[in-house]
Amino acid sequence: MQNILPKEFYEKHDTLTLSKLLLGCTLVHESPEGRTAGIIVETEGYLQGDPACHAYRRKSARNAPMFESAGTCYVYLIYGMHYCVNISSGAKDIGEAVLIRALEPTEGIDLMKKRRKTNDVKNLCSGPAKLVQAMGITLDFNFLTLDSDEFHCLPATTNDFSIVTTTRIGITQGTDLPYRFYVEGNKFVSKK
DNA sequence: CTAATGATGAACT
DNA sequence: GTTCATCATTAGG
Repeated sequence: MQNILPKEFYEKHDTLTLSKLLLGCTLVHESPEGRTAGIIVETEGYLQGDPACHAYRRKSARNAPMFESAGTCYVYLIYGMHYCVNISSGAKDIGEAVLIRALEPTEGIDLMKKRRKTNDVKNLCSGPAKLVQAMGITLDFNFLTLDSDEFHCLPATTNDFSIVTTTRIGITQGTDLPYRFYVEGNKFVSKK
């Protein structure tokens, strides 16, 4: 195993800072079928007091992982057919999280192609529901912490890139908040 | 109990 | 550029 980012990494920074720091880091899933990994190239932050945040109203059975301590996974079903992954942030009992929106595939690309049923590498992880499918992430990942052997992040190998900050995508509330971050010029970022 | 809706993606025109 | 599949969760009666 390599130098997995420790839980303290997630606990040390606030949600928006963490969203930016995660860009360039590698997300790894060691599954029974094989290892898949990709560099995080696009994230969004969801904060307390933010109407688009699932935890905006109250803690519930679904959003409970967002209230766990930082570095906990939150996976949920959207539109009845797609899953998305978040990394919980903020202190325990604070309902904030970072949504992982896109990855640049680096390992297990054949496995990703098999799971996604496409040979187009740019189409493997260029969207929140796509990367979940490509990495083999399921609802079982809820409450899993990102310092596990099975699922974790590795530190960025470079910071030689620019971060673009824009408004978020695919939401109907809080559309004016600049909480979306991505690696400038990266071809694996979801468009729109 | 019932009804509306959503942090999307794929398939069309 | 537009349409629609499809269901758990949530708000409302």
